Amino acid sequence: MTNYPLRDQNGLTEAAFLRQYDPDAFERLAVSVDTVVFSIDSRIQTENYRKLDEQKLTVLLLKRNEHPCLGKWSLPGGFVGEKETLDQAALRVLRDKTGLDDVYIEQLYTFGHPQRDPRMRIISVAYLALIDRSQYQLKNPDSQKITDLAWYEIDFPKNTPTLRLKWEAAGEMLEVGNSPPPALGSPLAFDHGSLILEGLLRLRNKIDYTDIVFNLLPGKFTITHLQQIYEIIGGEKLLAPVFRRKIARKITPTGEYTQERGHRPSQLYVYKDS
Amino acid sequence: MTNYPLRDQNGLTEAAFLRQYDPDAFERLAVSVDTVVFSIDSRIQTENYRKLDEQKLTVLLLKRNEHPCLGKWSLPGGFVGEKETLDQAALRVLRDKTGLDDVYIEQLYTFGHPQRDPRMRIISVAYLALIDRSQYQLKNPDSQKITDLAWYEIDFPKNTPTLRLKWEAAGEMLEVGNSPPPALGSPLAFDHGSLILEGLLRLRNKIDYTDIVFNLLPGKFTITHLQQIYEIIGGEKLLAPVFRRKIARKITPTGEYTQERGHRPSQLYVYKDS
DNA sequence: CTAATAGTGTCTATTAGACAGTATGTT
DNA sequence: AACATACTGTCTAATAGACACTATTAG
Repeated sequence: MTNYPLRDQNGLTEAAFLRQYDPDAFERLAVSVDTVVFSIDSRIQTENYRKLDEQKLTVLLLKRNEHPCLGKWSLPGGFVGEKETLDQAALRVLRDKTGLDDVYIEQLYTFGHPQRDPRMRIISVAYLALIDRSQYQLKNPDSQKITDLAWYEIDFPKNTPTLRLKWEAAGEMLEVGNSPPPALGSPLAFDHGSLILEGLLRLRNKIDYTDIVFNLLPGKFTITHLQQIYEIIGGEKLLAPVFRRKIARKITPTGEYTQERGHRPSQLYVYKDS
Repeated sequence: MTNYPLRDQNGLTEAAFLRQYDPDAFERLAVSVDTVVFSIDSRIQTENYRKLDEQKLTVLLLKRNEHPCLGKWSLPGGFVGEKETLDQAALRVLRDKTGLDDVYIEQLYTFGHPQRDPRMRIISVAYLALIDRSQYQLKNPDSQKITDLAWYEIDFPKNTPTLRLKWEAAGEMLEVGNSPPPALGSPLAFDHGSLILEGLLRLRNKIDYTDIVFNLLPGKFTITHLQQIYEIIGGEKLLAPVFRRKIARKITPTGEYTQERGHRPSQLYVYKDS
């Protein structure tokens, strides 16, 4: 007697077992993807033509126009489709809700507190996305009002438990603490404050041993620009000579220079993938 | 007119919206947790009484006694319950399937390829667990046969894409490559080979900037023992003086020493949480 | 010339790598 | 005594931190 195909305690082969399997035997629940999109805002210094632009780390938020959490700011997110992987779902949702396409994403963490959504049990697979804002055009196909989509600037120095999100144009300000799950009652929808915090910590951690920062930058950039981005992500100032030594291995000079800045021109570099 | 409570386009308040919300509007799917449990096997050197025990990194596998993947080795896993968080689910499943209680776990990665399970769409939140084997007793409440549960020893040197799993007592050997998702057709059930690989990479990465290794160790240990564990996890040999310098800040000497080893006694240390 | 940034040089402090050498238990 | 491991000392190489100094531009 051969033991192939294998039969279980009920004498069923795998094919027979699958035919009688009832997917409704378990609790009803949904899986969504929510993406924390970071980008850099280079704001021009108007008071002094000599000074460099100030860099700000920003996160993309969407004002919810439906229940639950109607009117609150949330991360772009949606349900995982039947025939797509989680990565595909994250990219599709991002494209549909914000118009962003072909962006760098990585899986962040999965949030599954039973009370994190009032509708039903919704488990959210959070993603981190990094984009260079100058290369993308935001749109908002799901809604008419452009004010539904905003880049909130992030203030998150090292050794602080809370982070501040500011939307200057509208004078809005959200404060996110380190509240335990399900982390409701925050000014953000659902537990999205926790997702942003998790994204920031991931970015701060990975900036030192990976090259993901370059997803935030245009193709050509100056070393000082790069250093400023390291500083706002790390939440602390760095010494220029030390930074230049460390970063040298990751970049290649182009021979091109910045112009019309009221000070010595700065060479432009490109990312060296090696 | 006050705008509180908020009403959506249909004029519904959040409470009214939730009353009419239909959770069955979306695809049927399930969420499971699967845990990669690592421990260290200290095997006594019988040929030479002087030599130190050889350390092996091992992963806990369960032989599946039901469809699908009947007869294949799998990670301990199960479905997420209605009223529990993901962490709670991982701990409960581990207790039920293996008898391990009160262990260190952390979330690893979420696997969600549509074809990763033949029954239906099952999204698996993978966990990593680290235990000191000497403190726990394995049992197998779900099954009579003790051979359903085995510690497979791991061979995974640095710069290798594949890993080898060996169960010496039974002469069994599994090879896990770096196959793309859904990573079926492996000698392990479902895509569990990928989960183990992911767990190894996480452990190898985090050993350098966190203190999670100490979860694999008994309360008191020698520096050489600790070094051996760093070596098998990192997949490369280390220099003793360098290792001792670096590890010194994390441990405290006890004044106790090993005995009866045929060579100079070794001091026992404890983990210093600082 | 001045303000502001770009970029280099260099001294010192710290850490990593390599290896020799000493210490100490059991058989 | 011999073996095997425990543990320390030290030289050198590499890296990090700190800061001074020079270079260059627009106005």
